[in-house]
Amino acid sequence: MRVNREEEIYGEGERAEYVFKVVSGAVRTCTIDMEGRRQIEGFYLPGDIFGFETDACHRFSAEAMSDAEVVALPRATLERAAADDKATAHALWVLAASELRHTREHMLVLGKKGAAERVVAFLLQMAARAKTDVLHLPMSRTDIADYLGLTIETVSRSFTRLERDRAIALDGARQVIFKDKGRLQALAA
Amino acid sequence: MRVNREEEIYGEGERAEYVFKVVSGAVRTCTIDMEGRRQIEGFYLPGDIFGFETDACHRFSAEAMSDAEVVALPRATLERAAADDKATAHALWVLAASELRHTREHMLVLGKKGAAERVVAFLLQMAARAKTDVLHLPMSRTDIADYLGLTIETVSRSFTRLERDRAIALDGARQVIFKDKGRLQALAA
DNA sequence: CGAACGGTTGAGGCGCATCAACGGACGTGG
DNA sequence: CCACGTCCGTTGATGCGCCTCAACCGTTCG
Repeated sequence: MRVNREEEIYGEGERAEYVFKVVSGAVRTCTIDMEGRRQIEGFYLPGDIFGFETDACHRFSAEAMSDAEVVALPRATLERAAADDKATAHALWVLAASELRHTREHMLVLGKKGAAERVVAFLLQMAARAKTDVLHLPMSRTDIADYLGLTIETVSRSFTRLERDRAIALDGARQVIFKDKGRLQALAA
Repeated sequence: MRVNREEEIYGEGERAEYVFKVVSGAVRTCTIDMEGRRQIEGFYLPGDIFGFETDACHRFSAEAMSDAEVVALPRATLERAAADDKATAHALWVLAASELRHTREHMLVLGKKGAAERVVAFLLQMAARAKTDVLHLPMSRTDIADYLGLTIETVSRSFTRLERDRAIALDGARQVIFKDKGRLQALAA
């Protein structure tokens, strides 16, 4: 299944009939509250699974941040397989566990008071996935801001300050080179 | 098992060998980050289950907010039961689902910008448990502040303002009477 | 009675949101 | 090819909201 940039994969409130896996590209899940503010729940890269819900309906919508390929697995099939096969059931369990872990970590990040702390936490989170010191960000500043509960201006200023302090280097807006992870860890607080 | 007020039930990082259920009293789970700031993950009232982890170790510590009785169930027993019995496995699944749901809602609350919005969200959360319009808060202002990522002063001021606006009434610091839930819903934004 | 604790209220400062302007990258059409 | 628009990101100026520090009050306990 192919989706274009900014295209919606599923909407908030729709019945959760499929679980998705990212093959290429990048996906975000988010929700809009009544004042129109957007909270991004997570970013999904190739290999990641999203749309996995414990309820009948999706609580977040999913959109492609770039042109992307995803595979859709019918939820009913999964549940049937889990009922028969212990290994599949265990895999589902592990998946739910990692969702919970991620959400809890995200909660802790949002509990942080300083903007710098949040941005650094985000960067370290992303760095943990890519093993290298050069990191390509598939998401816009707006996405990062809505993920961290900040504004694009504050995110941007945090990046420039980190660069000035020689903790990172920027090659364009979306290429981050880690220069001093130790300092970042310290700033994460 | 009986625990006294402010007594620790288990600590962050300890091996998660038991799952607990509140019989009487109230319990909080929380974590301390490196700057010494405390983030409360959740409040647990009679009937609630806590200490249920997907990992081997507890990621939060648990403390009694009042004198309390809890029952401890060995995790190994639960897992054995779940392997044999479909119904138990399903119950565990539902439990994990509700943890995830709660954490996600908490995340959304922490994503809110205004202090009033957060406090109202907290109050409505608590009100949803007690069916009545009179609510006894088992936790201190400090606990509420650390749950919402605010300071005790800001929480206190928010309460006072809500009372002045006739949305709630206060009978002492820990007794809240809901006067105008409609207005609260509106403020939740 | 004094000390300790929890909660409320007040005064002031800092940090982030807001509003605004600018610059570069990209695409389109003349 | 260049003029034009749009989008994204950065930077600057300003204001408001929450944190901080501080004083005060009521309750509980030694």
